[in-house]
Amino acid sequence: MALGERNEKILQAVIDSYILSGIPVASSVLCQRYDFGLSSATLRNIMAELEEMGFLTHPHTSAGRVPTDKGYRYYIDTLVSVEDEAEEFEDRFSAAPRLGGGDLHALMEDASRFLAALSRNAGVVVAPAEPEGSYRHIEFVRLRGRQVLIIFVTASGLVQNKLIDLDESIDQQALNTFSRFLDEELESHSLSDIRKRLQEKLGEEKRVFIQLMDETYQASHDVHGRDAEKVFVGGAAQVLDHPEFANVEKMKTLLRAFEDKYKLLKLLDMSIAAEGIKVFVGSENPYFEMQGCSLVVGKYRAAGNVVGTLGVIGPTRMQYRQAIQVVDYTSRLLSRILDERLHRGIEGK
Amino acid sequence: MALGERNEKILQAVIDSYILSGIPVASSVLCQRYDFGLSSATLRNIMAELEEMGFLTHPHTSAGRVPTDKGYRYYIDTLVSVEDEAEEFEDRFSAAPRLGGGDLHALMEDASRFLAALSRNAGVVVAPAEPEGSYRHIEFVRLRGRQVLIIFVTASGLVQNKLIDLDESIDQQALNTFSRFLDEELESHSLSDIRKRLQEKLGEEKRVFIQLMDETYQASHDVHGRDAEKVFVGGAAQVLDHPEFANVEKMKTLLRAFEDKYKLLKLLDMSIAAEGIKVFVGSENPYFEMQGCSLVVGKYRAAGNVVGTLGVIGPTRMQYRQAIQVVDYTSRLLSRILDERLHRGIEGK
DNA sequence: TTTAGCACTCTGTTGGTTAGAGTGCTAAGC
DNA sequence: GCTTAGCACTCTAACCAACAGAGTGCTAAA
Repeated sequence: MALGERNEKILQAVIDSYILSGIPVASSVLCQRYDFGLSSATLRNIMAELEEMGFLTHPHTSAGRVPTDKGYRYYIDTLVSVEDEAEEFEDRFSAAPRLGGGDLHALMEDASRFLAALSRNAGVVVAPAEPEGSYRHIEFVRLRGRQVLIIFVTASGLVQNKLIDLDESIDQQALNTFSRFLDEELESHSLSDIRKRLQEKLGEEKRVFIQLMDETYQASHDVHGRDAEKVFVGGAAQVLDHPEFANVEKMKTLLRAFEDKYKLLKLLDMSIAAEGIKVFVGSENPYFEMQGCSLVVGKYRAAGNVVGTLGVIGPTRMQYRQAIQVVDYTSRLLSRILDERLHRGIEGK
Repeated sequence: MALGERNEKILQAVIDSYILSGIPVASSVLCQRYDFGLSSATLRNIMAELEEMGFLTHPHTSAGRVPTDKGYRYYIDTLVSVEDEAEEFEDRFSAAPRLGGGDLHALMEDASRFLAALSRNAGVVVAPAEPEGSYRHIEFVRLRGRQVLIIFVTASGLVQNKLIDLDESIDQQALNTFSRFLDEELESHSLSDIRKRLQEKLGEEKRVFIQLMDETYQASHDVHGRDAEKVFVGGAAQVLDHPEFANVEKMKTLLRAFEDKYKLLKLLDMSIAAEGIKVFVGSENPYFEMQGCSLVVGKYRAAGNVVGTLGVIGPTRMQYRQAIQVVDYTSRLLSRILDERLHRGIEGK
């Protein structure tokens, strides 16, 4: 669907204007504010043409033009160029509040708020999904009685722990030995394999180790986290300042969508396979039933591997250029922070 | 401000009716639905009297009566009795979804959602505030290189950890010795004292221990958590279903209040000194500038000590009886769960 | 192909009218 | 003196009509 260069320019002007002001764009406004060297009547004809093609629409007869989802799509695909301003943007925000400091939870929450603050929309972050069983190191600490703390250090350097209770007491020496054994095994086998082998090999007298192994296996699932806990939404209240949510019903629908973490997770993960940053305009996304909302999604990495997604949710009338830049910037920032955490202690401070 | 028994009954009827229906209560409605043996005219006189005294008010001349904050206050203080139904309530909800399972974060989030679901309002939980430096046990685990994981077991049995980097390497043996030393010292001294003493006692050759001590002291603050992270709000979207928030502005104000975790924290902690469950009606609370909202706050314990607060936020037109029951029930439930965690491993499963 | 002009349509606002709800007051009844 | 019936009064919410303004679509001319 190629438009002429002139029509393309006009489509861009209409969308730019609408995104900026939020009011339907009249031919006369276009004529005054942009220098096309055309009269409002001509612009009117062209706009009618663009409407014919499905890029624009009409709230009612005597109203100006408004972009359709298809219009936004075209706009994003061919009219928004990010690279030009990426550098400048980086400078502008390098002084932004630093993320990090606290634990992973806090980092994710900070990141979602960061996205929200920069984009003036809602920020969403999905916490790192470690490929199950990718542990670099598992440590056991005997606390008191039969209580043992299992510490998992994941492949991307994140530390998580789980407290368990054993049926029998076990001394720290034995726990250390078991930890070293596991570390060696983990290089070539999965936890589940090791567990199976151990069950066959160890006799009844070593029951406590079998239990320890079972609990470790269990715990590895637990620390992996419930899906719903891995989605962080920041700045939900400020999205509602956009006039498109002035309607109470729309407001509530959006808020409910934000609370349905599971769906959000699905939605963001959809784009994990795609290259770079992906934009879903309005009805383009299957999960997010909310009409009139767009989603800009990116990915972040740890040690070079994609470990999570993050994005911005706002009205279809969104500052896409800015949103894309913010997502891009934040994803790189977050990746850098995770990498720093990962390498800390290996290469010194 | 004592009302006669009859007037009290009528005030109660008005408030009950208003809480139930949300529409201003007319004298005729009161006459039909309640059996006072009085005509609507008499009821009208009495309601005018109650208005005179400040318990009721009038949206406009030709509307029914609506309770004032003072009215609600009287209602709660003298007309709501909880005990009668507490048992029955317990039965009704003992089959409710169990809390717990995940880590502390997850538990708090679950609890806030639990409160929200049962009360049909927003649920708020403030995570346990450990008195600073109240550690039962501190453990160090050498991970790799100069990286050390510090594990804190707090007085209420919660486990938290922090990863640090040392300037020099240190072996696990030494870490264990240091851990035992700390545990002994902690029985009679604060971390800060121990740190000071250590700095004086240890010479330059033991610099790494001084660093370890410093980092531990630092970390004890970090794991203590940033205040803002300790407030969990559940069910924010569903409060907005109440007709009093049909107005967009009110909706936004409330949502912003929910996002201002710091203020929420202050607000809930205000009631920590009070006995039992406390209700703030409308403008009674100084922090929460939101008019038209009430707050029911309770406390929960671990090992017998109050460690956190939790509550329900909704419109002043709230089912107070139910809300109080829900808060009461949840606080006991949460206390029980924390106690279970605490004692696990000491007395066996 | 572009443009000026104009009729047409739709929206949002304003003002006026009306029905209904519920009170406050007065005067009569127990 | 308390209660009640009756009625006038007030305020709201809904409906309607009128109207100004915005912006288009179309026609005809440049």
